[in-house]
Amino acid sequence: MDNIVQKVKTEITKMVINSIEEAKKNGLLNIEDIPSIEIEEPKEKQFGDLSINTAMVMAKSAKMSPRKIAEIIKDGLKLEGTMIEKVEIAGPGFMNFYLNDDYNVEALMLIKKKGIDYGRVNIGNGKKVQVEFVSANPTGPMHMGNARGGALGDALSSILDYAGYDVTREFYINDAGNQIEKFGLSLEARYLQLLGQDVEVPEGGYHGDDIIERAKEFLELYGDKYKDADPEDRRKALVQYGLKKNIEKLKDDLEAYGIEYDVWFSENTLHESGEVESVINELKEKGYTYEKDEALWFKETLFGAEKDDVLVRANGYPTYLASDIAYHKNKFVKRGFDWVIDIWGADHHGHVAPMKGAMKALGIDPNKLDVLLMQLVRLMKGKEVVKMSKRTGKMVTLRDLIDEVGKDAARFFFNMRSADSAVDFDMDLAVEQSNENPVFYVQYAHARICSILRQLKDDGINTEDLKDVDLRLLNEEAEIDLIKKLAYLPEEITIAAKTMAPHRITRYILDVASLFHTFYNSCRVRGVDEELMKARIVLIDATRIVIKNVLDMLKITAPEKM
RNA sequence: GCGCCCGUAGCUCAGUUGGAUAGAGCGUUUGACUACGAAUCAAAAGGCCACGGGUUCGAAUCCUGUCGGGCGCACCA
Repeated sequence: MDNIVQKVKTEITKMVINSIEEAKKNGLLNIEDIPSIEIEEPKEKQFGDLSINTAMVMAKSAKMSPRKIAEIIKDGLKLEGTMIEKVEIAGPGFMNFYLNDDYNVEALMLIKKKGIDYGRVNIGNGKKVQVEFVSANPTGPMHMGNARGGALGDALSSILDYAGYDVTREFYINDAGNQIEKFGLSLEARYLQLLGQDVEVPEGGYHGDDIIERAKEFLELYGDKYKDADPEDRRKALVQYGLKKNIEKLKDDLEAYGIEYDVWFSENTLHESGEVESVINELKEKGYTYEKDEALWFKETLFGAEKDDVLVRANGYPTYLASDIAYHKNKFVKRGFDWVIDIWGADHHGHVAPMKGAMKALGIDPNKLDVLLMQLVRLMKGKEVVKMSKRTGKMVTLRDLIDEVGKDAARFFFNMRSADSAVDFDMDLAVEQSNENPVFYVQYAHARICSILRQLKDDGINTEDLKDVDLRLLNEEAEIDLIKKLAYLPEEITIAAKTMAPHRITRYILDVASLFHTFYNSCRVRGVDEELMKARIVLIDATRIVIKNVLDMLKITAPEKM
């Protein structure tokens, strides 16, 4: 059993059901069905470790007061051999369960035994899940939104991996379509400018300095070879060079941010392989399309969308929607993913219904596709909103963020917030306050533990293969609180995976760090009675393991010194 | 106008399936280093959970209306 919280919940469920059935048999309770036992964790310590509201739920059908029912259930509970110390009835009819020492001992043993694998659970059963995230346009550098998407997608991927899924991280390269045209025209303009010609970057083109850089590099490589070439060939050569270079940079920047993809998927290959064309034909044959104004439309409204959209433009080119449908068919049908998660900025939310509709139209269960929308990042300088402009190409890039704020702080920051909350990112503040960033609080806890363990080793004390440790000696409040939090990691992973909420893990590890610091300030490890010291070594080492595992999951450094 | 997301302490934000006295960090105030790292800890102050109605034993959470903010509603992606 990987998840001790689940284990004790199962124990409670079983004993409660047994007790109710027993009471029914003895005529103490008169009910038809036993409600499902919902176990929750009370916020208040005075209400025990786990509690159920079963008696309150049963009150109506049993025609008895909740407290009376609770009494009957409680009397029938067999606590021997379980991890429950005692049960109390409180408030309107809650039954509060208190955990005993066995629970704490078992939790610590499990962490020690599992080590770097502690926290892993198997709710995924090896199901193939793909997480597609960032997928920034390869026409320029990545911005703060990509930084958020990267932190979110990568953390979610790790969590699903820990939860027992077979995870594929994927980056979709939009190397086809309109913006590539614009990219080519922009590069061409800069190239010709460098050759002394009086041309301008076209309307809606890319004005950033990076375009000028690419053009310069291209000029160095090929000189004026393309000056008088056929414009189409010229743009093709420029685009080919620019894309290659930009994609390399995307990879470099993302790697510096701690992200490594399993698959870089090129949109262009979908056109070349004929998959786009074939999926358009499939929709056509199924009768889900019609022609209007010389364009081919997809009847999305049949599948719950608000309006129909164009699949093939009047000029014969397929839209992004057509390639995206082909892409998702490729994910499900050709590559056989059981579950696909796309992480998109909230500005793309209108795209969700069309995609789900298309899945339905293709006979793919749309529930296998989850789109995680994250609200946008607004860049601030103090109280001022920093406008990012495509026209002027002025923006703060992911690379700037890594250089100025640091990978660890940035990833932690983005993963502290739920995807649903819009964030204001104050660059000045982030740099200025980086020393009191929460990430250091967690890293500091880790470094502190390593420091203690180092010194113990210097004292000649074995900290790794401790024998005959009596973990029951750990009964200070600070110790118990810490152990219980550590025991919760597998459950936390489970919930984070089910709710696709990486920020839970970040919050969790902050709690762990906080409880450790409290422990540190009230209990000593070195210099106490040897038996107690041994038990505490096990505790802090378990804490170290938990922090390390979670930071690894978030791809944040776990320093031994800082 | 229609759709999606949001509105919780001075600020930034948590709050899984509806639960008991709504939490944390920052900031403010007051304490704690002659013993393992003070990047830490302990304590205090701070709230009509935007507002009104409803559902029920019980609502920050679900439904509905209003107000305020963000984002969509292209033959761009």
